[in-house]
Amino acid sequence: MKNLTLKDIATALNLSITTVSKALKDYPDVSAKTKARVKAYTKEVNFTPNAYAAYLRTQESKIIGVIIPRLNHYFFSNVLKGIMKAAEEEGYMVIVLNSEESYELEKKQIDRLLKQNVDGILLSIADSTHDTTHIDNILAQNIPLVLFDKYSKLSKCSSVIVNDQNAAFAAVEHLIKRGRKNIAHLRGPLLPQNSIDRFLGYRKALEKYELPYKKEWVFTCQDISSDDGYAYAKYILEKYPEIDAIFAVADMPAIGAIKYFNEQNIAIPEQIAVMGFSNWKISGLITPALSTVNQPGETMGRKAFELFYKELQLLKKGKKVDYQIVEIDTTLIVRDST
Amino acid sequence: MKNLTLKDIATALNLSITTVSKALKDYPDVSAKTKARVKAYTKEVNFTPNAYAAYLRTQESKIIGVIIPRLNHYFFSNVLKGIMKAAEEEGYMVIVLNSEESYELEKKQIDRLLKQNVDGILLSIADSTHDTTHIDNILAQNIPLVLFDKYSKLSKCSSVIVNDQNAAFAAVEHLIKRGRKNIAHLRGPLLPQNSIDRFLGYRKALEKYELPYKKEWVFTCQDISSDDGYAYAKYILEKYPEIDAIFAVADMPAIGAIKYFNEQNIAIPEQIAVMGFSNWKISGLITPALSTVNQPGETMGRKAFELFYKELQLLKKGKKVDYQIVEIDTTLIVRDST
DNA sequence: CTTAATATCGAAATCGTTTTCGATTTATGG
DNA sequence: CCATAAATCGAAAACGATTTCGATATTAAG
Repeated sequence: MKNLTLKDIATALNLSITTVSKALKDYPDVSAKTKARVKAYTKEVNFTPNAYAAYLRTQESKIIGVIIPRLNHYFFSNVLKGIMKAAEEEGYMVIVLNSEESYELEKKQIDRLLKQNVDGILLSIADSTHDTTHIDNILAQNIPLVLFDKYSKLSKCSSVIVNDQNAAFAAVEHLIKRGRKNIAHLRGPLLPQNSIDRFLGYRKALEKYELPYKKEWVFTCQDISSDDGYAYAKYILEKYPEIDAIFAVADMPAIGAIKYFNEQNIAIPEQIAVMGFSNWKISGLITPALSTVNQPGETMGRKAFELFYKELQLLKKGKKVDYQIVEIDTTLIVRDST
Repeated sequence: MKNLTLKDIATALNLSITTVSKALKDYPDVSAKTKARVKAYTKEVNFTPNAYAAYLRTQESKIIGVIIPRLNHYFFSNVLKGIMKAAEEEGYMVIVLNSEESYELEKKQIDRLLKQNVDGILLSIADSTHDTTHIDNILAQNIPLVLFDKYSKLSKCSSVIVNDQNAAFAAVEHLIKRGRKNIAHLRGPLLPQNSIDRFLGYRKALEKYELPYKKEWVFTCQDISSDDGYAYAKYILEKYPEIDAIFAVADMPAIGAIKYFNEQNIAIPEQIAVMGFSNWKISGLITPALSTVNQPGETMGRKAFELFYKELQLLKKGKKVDYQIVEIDTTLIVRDST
């Protein structure tokens, strides 16, 4: 029951290994007749050339590596889904690694992927990643790299992102147009570009509508969790009862805040409005349903794979590859919480 | 900047390829001195033998394949997390595939993994999988297979599961002890063992406490979604207002039901209690917080990998491997919805 | 019927390891 | 000092594909 090899096929068909291999790859110097014979037989016995042996000559593993900072995370799961679908269509396998938002793990895992000789790496960098030499290492080895969602402005490589600043601006603008004047922001950690940009969008919206920016109304969610949101909701209610809206860096803190307000019988959105970011599945299921920004994860994943694939083709032809930055559109989802 | 090979190391150290290889693998016939020299140098230049070339001789790819039926699914994400952590500790990479609950895809993906020569396959079977010849194919090829969560009673292979029947029994028993007498069940599709077992647990609890079983109070959730739960909640309220509790096959339908009841201002649990299954993160965040059954995903994942690993070791030693079934403990989580 | 051109095939080198087995060196004992 | 045993090393054969290049068979042209 062992795996077949080219040799087995060759002897079965009374051909040489060479001819069988060439027939399968449609070389011009094998007759149409034998090609048909070989293909029919290999299909019948369900043969495909051993991938590892093939790698040794071609240096192509047909495997890509994906590193995401969180696994049980609706958005990243969706990105992964998009990547995997697109990869499957081109015959690629996907090795998935989870950096758990850790810079050290991220470094180690990049190293593991390079050692595995993956054909490319798709990466969403960890919150704690403070420098990018490990990322530049990938580029130095000349293997395609695509960042998605959590990217770095420093690295000169392809990226798939949303315009966080604009999206955040639109979200806060919506709160303002609903008549809110005292808007707090639950921001993310200081490092990742996303939380910086969303914060900047928040500030720009305040500026444009001439609302005062108060830095004591900006609260940092270290792990962007519901617990963060829950705790800050409590704090806000006690310390700054004048706040009438919250814009959260992500859905989870927003949901945590809503949970606290529900427990305290605070009317949402009458007394305080809450806006999330990402449009997780559950944001539409809680009461009141959460207004948020839709961030199309699957599309991002697919696009990320496509960027990788395009780069690889160029690389194989020996052409110079220019990295590009693709922006995916977001949409504001207005529900009951605003 | 190309990858180093054994040859490079050998010439650099003035040794033969053989000796370098053996030094790295601690063969007894290379002196402690050269071993140290080789190891120091390979560490310095960050060399590890090419995995694909190694495979050709050892027939070990150090890669396992994991097929899950859903990706953006809190429980399965957690299982994946557990698998990946355990795999990393043993130096294994994980190729992840998503069957999307499709029997056809599942078959295709198993084939792809076998072609990739993974060292083992960890599989949670799709809802639509109605026969197991593709699974038996894996066993016939003599490569370790571990099923998790959604397993099959037909396949003679290792599995990691929870005792769905007992867990469901405990959940329904809890509803009964809270004084509920008219308990409906939102069950899963007809095929997978889990939904059968949870249904059986529901029936057993009714029997034990001498409550009548009415088959018109059992509703089938085709995709175990919140929409299913939402729709059935509405139907139940209109058609069977005497129902005072719902036991759902999973958290999502339960959450959908709660959403509908909230919209209709139905008091939970006073008028109707709702019980979920799986303990997704969000089940504790909605209002009212959902009572449910905790199903430890990460532990299941880790255990699944360990089973695979144990089998592989036995296989390498040529010993006969006996498959085993590991049951993971569940716990009842009582929150505000019951 | 030759000769040249073209179609079709296969031998062999190669990719980078692992591992067997033989060769060499060193240590040991008489 | 020699024979033997033990320690240390390397040559070479796999593993299973890909690909170059040379060999044959077939056809076309004169």
